[in-house]
Amino acid sequence: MNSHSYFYFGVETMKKEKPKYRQIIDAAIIVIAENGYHQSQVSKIAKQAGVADGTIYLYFKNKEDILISVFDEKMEMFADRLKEIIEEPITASEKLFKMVENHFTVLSADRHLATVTQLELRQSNLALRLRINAVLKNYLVLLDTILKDGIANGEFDKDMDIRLARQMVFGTIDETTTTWVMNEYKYDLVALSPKVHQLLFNAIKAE
Amino acid sequence: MNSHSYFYFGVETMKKEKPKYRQIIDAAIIVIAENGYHQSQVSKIAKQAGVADGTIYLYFKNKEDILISVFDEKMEMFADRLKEIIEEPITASEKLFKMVENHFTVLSADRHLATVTQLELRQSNLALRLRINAVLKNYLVLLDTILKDGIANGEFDKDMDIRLARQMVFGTIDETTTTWVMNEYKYDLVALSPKVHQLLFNAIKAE
DNA sequence: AGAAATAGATTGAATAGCCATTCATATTTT
DNA sequence: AAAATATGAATGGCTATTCAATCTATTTCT
Repeated sequence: MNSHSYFYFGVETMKKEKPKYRQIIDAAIIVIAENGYHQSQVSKIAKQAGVADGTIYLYFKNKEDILISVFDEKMEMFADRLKEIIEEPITASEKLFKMVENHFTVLSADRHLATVTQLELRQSNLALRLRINAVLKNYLVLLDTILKDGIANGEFDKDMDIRLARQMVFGTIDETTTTWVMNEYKYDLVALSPKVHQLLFNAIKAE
Repeated sequence: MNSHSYFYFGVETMKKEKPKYRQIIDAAIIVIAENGYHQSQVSKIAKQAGVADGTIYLYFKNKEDILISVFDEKMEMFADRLKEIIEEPITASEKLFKMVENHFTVLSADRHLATVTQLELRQSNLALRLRINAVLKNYLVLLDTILKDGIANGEFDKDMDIRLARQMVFGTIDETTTTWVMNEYKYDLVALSPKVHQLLFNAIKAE
């Protein structure tokens, strides 16, 4: 924070709009995906981004702040798309399908990102993971909305426990994706969407 | 065990039976659960175990070796119990229920262990995670056995994808447990077993 | 316009803190 | 008294972060 900050609000936002902010985040994803979390020194990220080590600290408070920002920036994508899906005039079951498919599609399209979110970012410290959880929460709240809608219109079992159903849906999507990354993307993740949806829908559909 | 035997070769095993070996492992679980992975210096573990820093290195090759041993010692109990369950003359659905219940029961009974396995150990490096995966694999193979048995006797849907069903079951159990740990154990995890089983069984049961 | 001053951005070598591991020495057991 | 165990201060490697110096863009002055 510089000495002129008395006169500004939204300094963070300003920084986020400068090209170097994204440049560093994109570099971090590549470096972490290729070298692993523990071999991703700040100097390596700086080199990949084409800036000096010190420049990193003009845009991020510290190393952890880079990682939180990676998650913030990319998770927004999932939540935004999910919001659109929820608005569509389709059944709750179809919304659930589209949610699974979107999740798989986004990560299939960016394997670096998939590796970072499923494997590397998870070896960060607890504080960072709690922060990541806060970001995830937005996503999960939207999932709850789909589940509640489905109950309201009789598609889903009215007696199901929404919290557990949410954990099942998210746990299944997450485990499926992680397994795909660990198997080095050697099969088509998006193609699994119908079967995954079928399992999840069976679990919660009304009798 | 007797160090004078000319015929004994298992040096590792000998160390594992000395009291200090377990003492150090138990200390590691406590220290990691209470301080977090990154704040668990060897010196802290030594202090908790009541030994000198250097003593650690008489029983473990290095710090990572302590963590691998924690996992080896404590996680094999899941697979062992699951093997017993599979032998029992009960339905596949009941086996699935007992698997969920056993998982929740073991971790509920030792919150330090739950914290370490669900949160802290996941921030380890690649070598350790590969090792953890090898242990987990045994567990998942046994889960596959339950699923195959259930298909064979007509309880489970014969068209289900076993690999996906396995990922759903494990993903759900894991996510449920992690959420419970992150919520600081403030509800009864074991009590959720019937509902979790119901969701999973719905997903895979024969029509 | 061109020069000069000011503010803003970037650099990267130096620093400073951290901590796993070692090993000479001491203690305990056989 | 020899062997086996245990000790813990010292070492050495590592890297996130800092900051004085430099470069660039913008504004003010003549």
